[in-house]
Amino acid sequence: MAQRSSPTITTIAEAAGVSIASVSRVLNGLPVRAETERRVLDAAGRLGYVPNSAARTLRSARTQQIAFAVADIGNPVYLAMLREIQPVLKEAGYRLVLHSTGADTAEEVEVLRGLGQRYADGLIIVPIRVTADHVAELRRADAPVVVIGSLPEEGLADNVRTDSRRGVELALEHLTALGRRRIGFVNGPADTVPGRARAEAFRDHTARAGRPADPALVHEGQFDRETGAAAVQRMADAAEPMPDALLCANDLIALGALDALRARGLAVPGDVAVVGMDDTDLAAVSWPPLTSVSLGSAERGRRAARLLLDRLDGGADAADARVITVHPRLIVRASTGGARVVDDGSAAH
Amino acid sequence: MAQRSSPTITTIAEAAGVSIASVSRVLNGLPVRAETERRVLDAAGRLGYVPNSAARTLRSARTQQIAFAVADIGNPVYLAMLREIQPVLKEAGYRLVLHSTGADTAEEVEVLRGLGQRYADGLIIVPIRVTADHVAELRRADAPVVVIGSLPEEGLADNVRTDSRRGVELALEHLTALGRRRIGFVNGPADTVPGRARAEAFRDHTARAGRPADPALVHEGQFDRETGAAAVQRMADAAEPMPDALLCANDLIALGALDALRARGLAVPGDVAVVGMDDTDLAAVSWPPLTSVSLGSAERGRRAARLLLDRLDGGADAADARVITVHPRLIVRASTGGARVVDDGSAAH
DNA sequence: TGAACTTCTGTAAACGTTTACGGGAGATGG
DNA sequence: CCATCTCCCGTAAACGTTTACAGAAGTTCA
Repeated sequence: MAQRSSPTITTIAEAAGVSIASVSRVLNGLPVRAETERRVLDAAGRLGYVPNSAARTLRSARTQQIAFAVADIGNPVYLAMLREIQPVLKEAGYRLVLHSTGADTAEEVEVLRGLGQRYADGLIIVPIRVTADHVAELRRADAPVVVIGSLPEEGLADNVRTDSRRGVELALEHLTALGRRRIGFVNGPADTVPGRARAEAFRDHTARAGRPADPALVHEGQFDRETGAAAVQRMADAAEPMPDALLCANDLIALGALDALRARGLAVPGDVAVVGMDDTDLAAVSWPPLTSVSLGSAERGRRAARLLLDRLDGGADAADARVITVHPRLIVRASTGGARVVDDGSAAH
Repeated sequence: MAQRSSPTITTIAEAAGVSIASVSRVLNGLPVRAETERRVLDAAGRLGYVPNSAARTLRSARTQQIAFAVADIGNPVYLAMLREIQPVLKEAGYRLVLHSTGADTAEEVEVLRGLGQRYADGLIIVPIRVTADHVAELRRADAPVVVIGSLPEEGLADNVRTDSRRGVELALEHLTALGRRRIGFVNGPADTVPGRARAEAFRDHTARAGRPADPALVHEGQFDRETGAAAVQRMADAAEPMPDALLCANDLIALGALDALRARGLAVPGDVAVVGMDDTDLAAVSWPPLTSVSLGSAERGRRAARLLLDRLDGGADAADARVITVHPRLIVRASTGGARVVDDGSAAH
């Protein structure tokens, strides 16, 4: 363990009998005499030289790191994004710095501000809410930022979004086509980006269908299993009849609902059809397998990574922020009936 | 976007009318005159100063980053570790650099070697195999390393392991106690660290019980669902009777087995009891809920993080590598019968 | 009053790279 | 044979910090 301090470019230069400039040139593939190259590579190999990234960064202002910030990396949606982002970045020679901020909005803003430390060349962030502070920090950001999720203003940052309204519609159309008429809706917090979008879409769609949402059929909680169970509990205990279908704002909620329905002896999809959202791995594993609206998490992750790399390569024209929209698809499984894929009709790219 | 270059310590010094040394002192909480402190903080606030981490690192040789390397961050086991590691590191003021190496052993070694770049103050790694190259790199590592999983030699590195042999025993004892006699075993690759341990434990235990493992009852594949399904397929198609219990080397395999059993009309646990390993989130979600051997992934992650932080604080006595063993527990769910927890009898801490 | 301390501050070096600049040596051409 | 051009290479500066060292100013005490 008593390692003698590791070799620097100076050590190599001495060992090879050349100047540090030559060493640097060889190491960076700049043109040098063959003999010089040989000597340097030889010395470097012999001494086990590895370049110091801090020095490199300080001089060149490139960290070869990209940060990815989400509320909770345990959430399968964010995990799906990460799984796509990681290989893309690695391929391009970047390390991945992961921030799991928790539900705390202030921490997200802190991550944005942290870019000022210049520990990363860029950031991909999935904000749970977008506050005025977010907007302010996005404007002054010290490095390119790609936001996954909707933004309140145009031109703030490169942006990969999904049409979650359309996702809700896909689910509702599917349930309606199956003959379900009393459709319940279990949402997460309505003051979050995804929560609000889903709530509005549900309201609009039911209104448009001439059946304004019965408040007894709408439940708001968190994006977790307990909320799904609690919603079923409440609806089953109510005076009104049980809904014949439940649209859940994510798969976790849907799984909680499945459990509670089973506990009450209600058949799925016989008595109640259940639809989740996000189409996480859990959907395929649950019993019955869960029909779910895919919001293209993996694709959004991949697109975001590419967008950022593009920006870093200077490929993007300066000022104008780019927006990519990923289209939702409905993955039909046993929790509503048959098994087929219904997409939204528009091209997926 | 056309940001003027961000303020440095020099900018602040000029604005505050003091020297850069004083600025640095204020920023690092060293003693200065109150008036000086006021001026510096004022200027820093006004100009939005943020310290540059590369410069800081170059000078102080501390990156405030810790790397975590696993084969596949999509694997729930590694994810469970990450979820515990992340907050511990954040709390201590470290960023987390994530490496997902893929099944490739060479890439793991590359990560170890990469420490020479000094982009991280330490590394937590979960090797899928431990080769001679691993050992060599561990010896010469440029920063403290904590290995999660068993090591072939003592004293190589701080090490958090689990007693997976004991885990296999817990499962087998449980099944035996339930009256199961023909117990099948579905493993992942036997040349991996976890695969080998499980295989040996199964062999030893059945031998000790006087019922040496029937090769027809042992299946080796990958650590995935397909392998579970394939194993059931093969055993059901064989001339011999179907086993009355299946021990699967991880939860994914078990889920695949559950699917295949259901497809063949075999009841779980009626006809076949199924046990998984790792006790991931999936175990609780599946149907029927899966009895699983918890190998304490979360705890191993947490312990590893603390061990590393300890080492970085110089709290650890130089040379001697420390070993922590986390004890397995059996989480009984419906896939084998009742619902209770059986642990291995020794203290969990 | 001046020596000896304290307390605070500034100057400058150092961390390990990359790169602008200029010089030396050999080749080419008039 | 000297001017010019090319090709390599070395010197030195710069990136933005932290910190050793020493000096300035004020305090204490004989």
